[in-house]
Amino acid sequence: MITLTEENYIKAIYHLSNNGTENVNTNAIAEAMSTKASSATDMIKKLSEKNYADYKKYQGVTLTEKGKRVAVNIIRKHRLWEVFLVEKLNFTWDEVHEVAEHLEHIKSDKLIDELDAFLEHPTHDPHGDPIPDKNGNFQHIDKIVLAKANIGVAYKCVGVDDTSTAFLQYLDSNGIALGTMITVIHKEPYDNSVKIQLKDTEIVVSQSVAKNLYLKKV
Amino acid sequence: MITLTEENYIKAIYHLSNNGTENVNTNAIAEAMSTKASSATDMIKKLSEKNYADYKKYQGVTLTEKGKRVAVNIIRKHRLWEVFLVEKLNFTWDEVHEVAEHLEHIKSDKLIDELDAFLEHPTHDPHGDPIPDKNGNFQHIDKIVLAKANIGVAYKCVGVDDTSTAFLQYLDSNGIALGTMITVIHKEPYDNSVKIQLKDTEIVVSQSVAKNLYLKKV
DNA sequence: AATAATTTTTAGACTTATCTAAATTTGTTT
DNA sequence: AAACAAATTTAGATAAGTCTAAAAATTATT
Repeated sequence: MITLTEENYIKAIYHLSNNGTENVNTNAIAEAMSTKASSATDMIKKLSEKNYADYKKYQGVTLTEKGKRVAVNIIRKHRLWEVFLVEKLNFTWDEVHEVAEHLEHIKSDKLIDELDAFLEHPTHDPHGDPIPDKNGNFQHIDKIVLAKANIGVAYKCVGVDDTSTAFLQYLDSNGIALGTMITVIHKEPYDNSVKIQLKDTEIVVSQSVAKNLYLKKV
Repeated sequence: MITLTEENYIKAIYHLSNNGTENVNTNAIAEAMSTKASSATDMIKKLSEKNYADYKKYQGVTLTEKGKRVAVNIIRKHRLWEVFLVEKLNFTWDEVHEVAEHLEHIKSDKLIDELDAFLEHPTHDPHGDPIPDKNGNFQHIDKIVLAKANIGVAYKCVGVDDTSTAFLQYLDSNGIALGTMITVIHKEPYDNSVKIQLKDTEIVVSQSVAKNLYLKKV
């Protein structure tokens, strides 16, 4: 049986490893889990013993195929619940994350399959992130970050990297949501801020905003 | 912070104490929780320290008002999720219990209030049990057990006491569901079995069935 | 009312996930 | 390549919830 804590570590490793592709440091895991490196080491050993991860002392970890399957399944559940919360229960996109963190650990294949069908098999969550299907396959999305967008080209907002309440509320209050049309007017080299054209207004966003907003050419 | 285990003990005590009214033995709690009496004692002490229960050594426990509030809130969540699973996700009434056991522990007032509204404020769960409202008030239901029903009177099935898969599937296969009309034809004193009239058929049910099926006069 | 049986509690131990502090390995400088 | 710094691991401790075995209290029986 897999524990809740093991699931959370696996999920953290998956995200830190760039979807299971790169090696991850002990310290990075400890920070992501808000714990100490010694605790992370203990858990890494355990995940390795249970074949969720490959690990050599002092060399960092990677997830095994088994570990990746666990991670993708949790992500699927998390994102489906987020869609449910926003579409059926009137949550806003900045409110869903915390509750979904708990719902994602409920174990029932029937529950998640039926939820998927009830929501009509959504492909993306409220933050624009793709929802893996039952077999763990993601629908690829060719998104770029606002900071790298070209001047004068029309883009559509398709996602965010930072799902913190503060960031999402900032976007809301500036009239940016998934689907919003954005054109870059000017990039300021001095502080890497970006002036963008929205429907009726022009606004300037800082570098940290520009690095966390995903766009797609239209 | 209340732990998952504490919540489950409180719920067990609530049920064993006949909705918080009677004193409960250590052994009964241990059995309900599938654990040993020594473990139950430890937890009872802890619940008492945290003011969820009143406890005197060797004298059993009762829930405090605080403890009852916790219990009723969990029951509310459990039953609302059961309605959701049956009405929206195509679960049958014998499949819901296990999943609801997990969902009931998700902590979010907004989640449960919105779920309640989404389901249009249901008053009873799929087994006929009343759902407490936000303030913890139950809608009283004047149900009697089949074993005590009178011969010749028309009743409607309004609930079950035993929610095990075996019992619910037995009812299904004999054409009994919530709302089914039932009239008692004969009570057999020898084994306390009961012959009942359904819509088109007559069947004989054993004492254990008759003691677990709730009816209401119509 | 004394003894037996049952119930309940205590004492000490185990597991999981965590911590601090110390030891070890790796890497980076000079 | 020696020495320092940073990252990682080990060792030993703690808290929650559980267990077994033994002790204590309550209840039942003769």
